[in-house]
Amino acid sequence: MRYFAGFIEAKFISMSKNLVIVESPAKAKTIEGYLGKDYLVKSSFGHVRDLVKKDLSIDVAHDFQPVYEVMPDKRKVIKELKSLADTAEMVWLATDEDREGEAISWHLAEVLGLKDENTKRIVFHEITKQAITDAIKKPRTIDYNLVNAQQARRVLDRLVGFEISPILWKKVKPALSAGRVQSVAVRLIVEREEEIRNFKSTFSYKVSAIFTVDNESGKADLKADLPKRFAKKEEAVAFLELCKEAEFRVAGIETRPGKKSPAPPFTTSTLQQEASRKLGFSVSKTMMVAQQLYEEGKITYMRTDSVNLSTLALGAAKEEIHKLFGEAYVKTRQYATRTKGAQEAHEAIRPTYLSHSSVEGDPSRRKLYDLIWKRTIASQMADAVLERTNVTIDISTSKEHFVAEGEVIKFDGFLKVYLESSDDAGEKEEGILPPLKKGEKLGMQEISATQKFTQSPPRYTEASLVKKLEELGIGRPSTYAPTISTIQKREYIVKEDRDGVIRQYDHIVLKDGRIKETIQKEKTGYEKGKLFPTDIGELVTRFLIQYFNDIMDYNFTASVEKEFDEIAQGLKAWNQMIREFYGPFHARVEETMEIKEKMKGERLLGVDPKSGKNVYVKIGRFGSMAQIGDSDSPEKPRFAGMRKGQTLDAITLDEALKLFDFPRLIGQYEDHDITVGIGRFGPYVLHNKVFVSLKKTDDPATITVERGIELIEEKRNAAISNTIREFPERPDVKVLKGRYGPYISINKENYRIPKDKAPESLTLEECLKIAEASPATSKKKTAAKGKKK
DNA sequence: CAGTGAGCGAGCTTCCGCTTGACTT
Repeated sequence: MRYFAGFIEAKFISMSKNLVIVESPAKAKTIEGYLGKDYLVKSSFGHVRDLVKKDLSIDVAHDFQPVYEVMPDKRKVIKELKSLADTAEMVWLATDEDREGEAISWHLAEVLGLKDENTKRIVFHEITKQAITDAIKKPRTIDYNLVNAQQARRVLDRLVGFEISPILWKKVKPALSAGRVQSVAVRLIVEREEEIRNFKSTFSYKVSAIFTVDNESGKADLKADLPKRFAKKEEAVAFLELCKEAEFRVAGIETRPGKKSPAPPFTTSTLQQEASRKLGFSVSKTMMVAQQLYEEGKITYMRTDSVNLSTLALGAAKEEIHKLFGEAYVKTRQYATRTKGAQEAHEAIRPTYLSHSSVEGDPSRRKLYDLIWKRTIASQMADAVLERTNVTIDISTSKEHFVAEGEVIKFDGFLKVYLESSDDAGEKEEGILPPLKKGEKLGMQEISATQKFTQSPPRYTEASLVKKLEELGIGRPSTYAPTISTIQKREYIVKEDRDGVIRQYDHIVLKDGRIKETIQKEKTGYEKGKLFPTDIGELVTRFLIQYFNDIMDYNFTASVEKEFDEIAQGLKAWNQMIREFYGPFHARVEETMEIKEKMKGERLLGVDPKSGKNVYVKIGRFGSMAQIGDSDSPEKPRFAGMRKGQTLDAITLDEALKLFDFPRLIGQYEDHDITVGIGRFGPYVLHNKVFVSLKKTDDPATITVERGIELIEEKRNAAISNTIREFPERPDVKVLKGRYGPYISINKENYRIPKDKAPESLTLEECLKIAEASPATSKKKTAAKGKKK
């Protein structure tokens, strides 16, 4: 009988009077604690229903009626929510208060079959007990205008993506993609690269001096620069000549007060930027670590465009700053969001408890949390008070004058905790100036003129691309990281390091009454973790600009957002808006489909001196390649794949011809030839059917046979240390150490090892049995793929 | 993991935004 009673009780608990549905499970957990036992809080895990994945799933002929389905991975959630909703007295839809959140509530209402009389819609912007109990007191109904604005957004994106992508499959390469967000992101990178390519560096001569100050306060150095720059070396030298006999005097000292204010608390975009600049994190790494911290309740939600802090947080920050630094450092501030299209459904990213200044765990977590804590605290601290000093120094033999700048921090304020970094590494270092008096004579230690070159605009990093996209109002906090990975997966862009080149520059020094000219060397153009367009990226971008200029326009998203806003305000019907867009758009799609020839980006480089045939570069099935001979000539042309870092636009005839020098015999080892070649994955040496990749520092054009043997031996040793077990009677069966732990390899097929078996002690029989029992992982993958369709 | 590059045609690919795990060789 007790068993029976227990069963009844369990059933009763699952039948809560109130069911609250939010988007995120972590949020559900927190809120449940605030609401008490009459409320069961569950999560929808984001969107639950979407356009059918295959096909357009928009009935263009019938007012663009969308065809929705519950997403396959949400069927389980919906089943559970449905049974809870059916028995609840009231269902509270508590999804985010933005377009997407409103749509989620509507889809839930539809899919769960909710009735108006026991459905309420509530919203809150911060996860505090006060905010939630307030929200419960002020329920509303679903805002269908807002829902329709979301449908317009969704349908527009599907139309653009699913009508343009097939054009690319036909005209450029299969499996490519285009979209409102990704195509513009690629365009930014392509156009930046063009700017860099077309950039003509100019130079001028910058003059700097080191003076000696020698007065009652003691002896000190004073660094100063000449505001005027010289265009020619002769002018710079002539100026230094003038300085030889000159007298230098302090002509004026000007001091003025200044201040610095803290940056606002983090949004997704600014967190990604600072984690990139200060911690060297990729955008996706930042989001992964932030997600962990969020799930553990350490920080608030990490996908937000709001800089707002809850009153609770403001109070906690004030208290914490007071405790740590004292009253003078406290300054409560409310920041206003200036970002285009911000929806502000959440708070800024901040520590849940500001009294916790650190967290446990691996370095990434600790560093990211520390960054968030400091940024939040600093945002609520007093301005830094500065004193800036400008000293002008007269030159007796010239009407030019030197200028020395100094900055003294009178009160550090928020700088005690945190200072935002900037993307361009400013070389300006301003320090404290020695005490000086007007009219004071300065001793000259040295004056130098240095040839300085103008810099091209910088290439984007992942984080600076996110910043730019946000400025343009393109993409959302939840899509910045996925967008960057999509355009890399499609091979439109690559994230790479590039070696710089050595550049010479003039350096002229006046010291001890003599002028000495030297030529110095510096490295320029060195890049680390920057985004470069690929040939495909450039080609597709050029194509899309030509035929879909309006969608590629940087203002396209902003202008459709304006229309979505009108729909949200009930001023326009969503399918009316889509109709106006689709007419001319679809006509253009049809028109473009008519064009027969493929885009190959072919470029004639010149003539091969050996054969007298034309040399081309173009995009082939496997990427960019060089070609000797014409395609329509009776003799088959020769082909060679291009190397990483080479582009159709930049490659020269000589570089292209060098590609045909491979594969090349470099010597012998153990009675077999060693050849060096360039394959799909870069340069390699081949010995007895074994490929070994060259290291970054090896040059395939000059590699010696000795180095080749070294690489082959290295690979053999690595293979030995990765081998856990071998069986002499069956050399094709091995137990190996892989990226995801030990596995069994039989004749190039891989098998997982059951958890209860120790890989070190597996016998041949056991290995074969495991293989027998489970299909090979590689086969399984293709089988699953085929079934999924 | 690897040195490829005809042309045809079947059958496939694709968007943006909300959210987390499952799973990887």
